[in-house]
Amino acid sequence: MRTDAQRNLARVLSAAEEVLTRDGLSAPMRAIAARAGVGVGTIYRQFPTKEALYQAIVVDRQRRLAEEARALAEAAEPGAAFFAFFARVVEDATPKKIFADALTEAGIDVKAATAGAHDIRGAVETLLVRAQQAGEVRQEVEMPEILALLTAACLAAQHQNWDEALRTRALDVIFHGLTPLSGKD
Amino acid sequence: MRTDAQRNLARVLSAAEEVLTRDGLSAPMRAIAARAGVGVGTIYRQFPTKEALYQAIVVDRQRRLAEEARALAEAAEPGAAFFAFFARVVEDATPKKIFADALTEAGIDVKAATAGAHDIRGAVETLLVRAQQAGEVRQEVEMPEILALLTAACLAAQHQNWDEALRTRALDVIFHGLTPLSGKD
DNA sequence: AACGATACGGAACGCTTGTTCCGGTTGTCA
DNA sequence: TGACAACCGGAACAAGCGTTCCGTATCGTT
Repeated sequence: MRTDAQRNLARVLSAAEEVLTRDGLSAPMRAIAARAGVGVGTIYRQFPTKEALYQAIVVDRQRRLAEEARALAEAAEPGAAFFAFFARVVEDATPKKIFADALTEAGIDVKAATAGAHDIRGAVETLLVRAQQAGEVRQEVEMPEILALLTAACLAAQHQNWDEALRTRALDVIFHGLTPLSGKD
Repeated sequence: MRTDAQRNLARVLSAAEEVLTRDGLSAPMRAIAARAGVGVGTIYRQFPTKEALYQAIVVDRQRRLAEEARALAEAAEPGAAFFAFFARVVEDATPKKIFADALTEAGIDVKAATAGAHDIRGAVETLLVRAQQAGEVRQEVEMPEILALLTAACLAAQHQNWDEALRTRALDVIFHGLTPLSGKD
């Protein structure tokens, strides 16, 4: 691989993350190319289609969040780690139009692309099981509704641009709903 | 107004509700016209723009839901009425791509168009206040997070096509989070 | 029945998009 | 340094969209 090709690949990835994150999936390829300072042809040499480029961005973000989940699992107590990661995902999704779009339009493709150990789903499940074993999340709660609520919060946070105060208030309700009656409040 | 014009207006509204509801805002005008059995020009004689047509659909839906809220307020106890209406809105939004889009892309315009007494926001607020006065919803909960959670549930329910079981499980968590600690469970 | 006003249909326009393609440029290695 | 392969930029293509426009058909009235 020629050195200028490497440099352009890095520029494209950086520009794509910035533009897609801000404007969502509907951002034109031309806008990404312009931000990267390259022609559209240069993007298409590395990524066969727009969706491939966007998947690269989404997969990378999932990988980073999964790493954060592992760090939290070691650094915090079970209940705190679970709730902190839940809030972290929502916070991360709030200003990023692309991830709401990802949950929306290409959910299946993304899941297929992230079938490895790097997905958010696995990270959440690990933290959930630990928190339930510690008695800090209600036993009868299961993964489907956790993912449903997490998706819901991410979508609404992005679409309505939740500020920190609103995010806190909304997540407080959800977390309260996940806490056993005997739990601290 | 000529009789054929009236008939075509009714056909257009019916087709628009069906197509927009199913395919969302991105449904082409040509598809609506075809479903109605008219030409696109006929739609544009009644609605100056695509957004005007779509607003007519959304406003009508809000009016119907607001009516349901009033009926619930009279027929059910405060707490039950509030939770039932919350669930009803989510259920109604689940199969309707357009209403998630409405919350998403044109939220401001829709709010401006429904500034009257027919909006969902007012209906929710009325039911919330009654439920809190009856001690069936936590006092410290306020409208912003209620609307945030309602939006979140509607968006995710539509995007992920929640079935009834998942809707029940997810809303159970939220409702549990809204219920006072001393409340029944 | 006939005529004017009204409404209809759908081709055409202008715009934006993803993607392709090729003449020209740049990096690499003998 | 020179030559070849790899790579680049951006014009061009095809498809889809909202919207406009006008010749034609239909309705209501006399």
